[in-house]
Amino acid sequence: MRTLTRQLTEHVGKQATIKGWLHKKRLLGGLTFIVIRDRSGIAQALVKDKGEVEKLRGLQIGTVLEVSGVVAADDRAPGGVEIHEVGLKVDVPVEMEPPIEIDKPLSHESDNLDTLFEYRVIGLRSPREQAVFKIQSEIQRAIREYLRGQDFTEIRTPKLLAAATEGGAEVFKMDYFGKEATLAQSPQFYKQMMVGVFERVFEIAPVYRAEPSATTRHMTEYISVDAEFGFMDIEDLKQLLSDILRNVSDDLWQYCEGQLNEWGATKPVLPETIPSMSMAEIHEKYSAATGEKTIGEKDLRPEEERWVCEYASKELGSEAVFVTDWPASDMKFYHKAQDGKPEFADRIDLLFRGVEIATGSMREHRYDVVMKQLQAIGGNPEDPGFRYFLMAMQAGMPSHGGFGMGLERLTQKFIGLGNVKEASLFPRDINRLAP
RNA sequence: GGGCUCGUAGUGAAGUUGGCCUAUCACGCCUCCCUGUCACGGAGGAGAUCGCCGGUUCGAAUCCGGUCGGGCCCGCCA
Repeated sequence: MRTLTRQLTEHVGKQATIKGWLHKKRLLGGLTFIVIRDRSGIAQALVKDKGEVEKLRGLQIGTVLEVSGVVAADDRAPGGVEIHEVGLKVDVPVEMEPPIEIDKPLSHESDNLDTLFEYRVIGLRSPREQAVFKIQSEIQRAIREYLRGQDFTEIRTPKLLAAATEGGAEVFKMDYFGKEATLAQSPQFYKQMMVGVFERVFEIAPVYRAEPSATTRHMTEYISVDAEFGFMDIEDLKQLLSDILRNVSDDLWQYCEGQLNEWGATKPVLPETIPSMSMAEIHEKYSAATGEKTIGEKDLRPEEERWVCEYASKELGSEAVFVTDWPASDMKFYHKAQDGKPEFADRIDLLFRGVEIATGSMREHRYDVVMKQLQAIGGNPEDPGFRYFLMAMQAGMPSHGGFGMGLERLTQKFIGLGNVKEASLFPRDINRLAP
């Protein structure tokens, strides 16, 4: 029977067999320490028998083996336990020398990211690299659990689409049996249509953006956490995002503290409701503080996003902040303008530790108005990309809204990684399509 | 798409005002020694024509031009 490395403490004094990968060997002559990695962590075995040690001659880190012996408590062993009187069985001998060292922290310097990703399949075996994705897995679980608790239904929407629809970001085009198809850059219309069915829905799935961006916060494929719900207003949306962020944070520091410490992550300060600042207010304060002139601009500069997060952290007691009152002139056709203030979109962006991690808005649910807004941008209501969306609006939609949040950006910011790609198992960007 | 910047053994770095470079160091790898290591230690060894092409020069890792491949910032966005 197999014992996991983390269970060894429960087997002190007894015979046990662990199975895993050779993670490190240290030969001291008469005694040899080998470190074994399995899914639960790493453990040390002390091999004294020369014949057993010989079995590992010529074999590299990564060799798959079974280690049997007596579990012994010893203060000198890492974790307080190790395996003695060892018998080794090599399951899969590995002779390939790993191109990178996985028992030492891998460089995450920007200049070395190419190497990091080139040897990703091996580098991820490092417990430190794994930690990033254990954390990401926990983030997804926390969000999923929270939303389900709020009666949201998890849905899956198609990623192969008939045509570009949402507008904004560039889309990937591909051949679809002789017709042109596109890869979904957002589940936007589908999640809105499903509000008419389930009232509250969410999806955690990849989206594709053909933007030629080359920055530390962009990828061409990323995981989007999308939620959409009906019978609500923008304040409900802010509260939902506040609750999600706080829940994820609490959850992470409860269940992933070891992994977070591995990266020196600090728990973010987040109030019950994340504070809001209007775009005009941010422009004003930023311009006054820095001498830069951004007043009147329709968007925040990246530098302003970083600055306002610093400001919110110091002055508002929050490491996240909502940006409100976006100019209506930049609204998408399905967005809703503010009641009584049509010059502003009913939209919010959520900034966290210097970057935009989510965008949310109220959607225009009135069929005649959204139809007008579509035609105003030259959209054809008969286009298959719009037709069914409009059909759903016409069939009866309550006031509704939602958000899209970048999972990798969220992971990056919780951990403190410099580049969003470090929070992706196999990042896709303008010049990386493999592994 | 625009601007800036980098490219030296498997990995990470030093050298880059031209000659002392027959290219240095660390990790990894190979051989040997080592009974408490945990970045084990010690002795020895293999491994790079300095991204590629061309030029300047008596002489180029180093200067110039081109090219390929990275990275960072901006635009755009999650």
